[in-house]
Amino acid sequence: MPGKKAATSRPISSAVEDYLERILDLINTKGYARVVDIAQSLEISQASVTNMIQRLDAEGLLKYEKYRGLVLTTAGETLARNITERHQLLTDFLSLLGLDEQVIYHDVEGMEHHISPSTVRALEALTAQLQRQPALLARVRESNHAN
Amino acid sequence: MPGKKAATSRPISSAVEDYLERILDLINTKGYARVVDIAQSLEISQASVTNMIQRLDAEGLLKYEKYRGLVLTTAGETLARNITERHQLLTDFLSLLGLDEQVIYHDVEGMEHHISPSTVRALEALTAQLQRQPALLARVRESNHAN
DNA sequence: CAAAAGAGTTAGCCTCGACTAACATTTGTA
DNA sequence: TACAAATGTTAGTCGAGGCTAACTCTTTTG
Repeated sequence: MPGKKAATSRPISSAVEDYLERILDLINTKGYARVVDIAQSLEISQASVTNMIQRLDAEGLLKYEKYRGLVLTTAGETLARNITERHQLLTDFLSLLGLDEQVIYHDVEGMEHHISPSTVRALEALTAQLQRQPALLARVRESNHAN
Repeated sequence: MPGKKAATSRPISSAVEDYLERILDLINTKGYARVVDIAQSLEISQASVTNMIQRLDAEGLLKYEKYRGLVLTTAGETLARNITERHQLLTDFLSLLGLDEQVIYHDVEGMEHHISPSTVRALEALTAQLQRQPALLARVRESNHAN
């Protein structure tokens, strides 16, 4: 493929994962992801978003045409789905423990970038098992009353 | 207390937590924490360590005398113990799930900075409950064989 | 006890990922 | 259709937290 620049990309950072996650979510819910939407969603400036989007384009994670819009590439969508999966899993797991919604959101937002594939699988299995143990879960939630 | 400068400190970053955690660990195991030891432990340069230590001193988290050595202040030690507790808890929890040691280390190192007090408490309770459920744990570990 | 080795420090630089201000383009509406 | 509003882009800056090179101080050792 002669036209493709390799673009020696840096390792995927937490920031990149955050962008991809929001972009996928916007596309899923609104059908598209504009710079202004991404900026609002991440609570950062539009300029920062433009900047990052150009970088993600250079790294082959999305296709971007100035003033026109963006689409995730296969690589970008795969990453986006992956981080979304981690986010959902952690949210489900912490919810099971009876934690406050705000706390869950905060902690998941931080932790989701640092959880390995095998840990994801283990937590999935644990979550599935715990769902069958209401008595155990009740005891866990009990001990956390003061929240 | 007239001699104390407030030093309008920034919020505690992951980097600061990492430094404090290592410093406390070095003090506990070797009795002291030199610049060179901290640098080796964190795998960063001595210059970076000197720099950060001066900042932690300015922020009142430790007492530092150039060329002489450092001691954690009460505030610094409290933070150090706190992050250490989170580290230990996450390690215990993930160990229970039968994950590989290296994966545990990696994930804990990332996640420990993002876990709220109430999540700590919930995970403590969960860990305690799980220890009484060998059959459940066996099923979780089973599903993760390929690791 | 001098000098080499080791430890610590300073100065200057770099990247990442934010920001604002100013400017460009596109879109919506009178 | 013209122009105002909305959206997008560029240029320049900043702070966090790394780095190396060069220097200083302390400790060890012949």
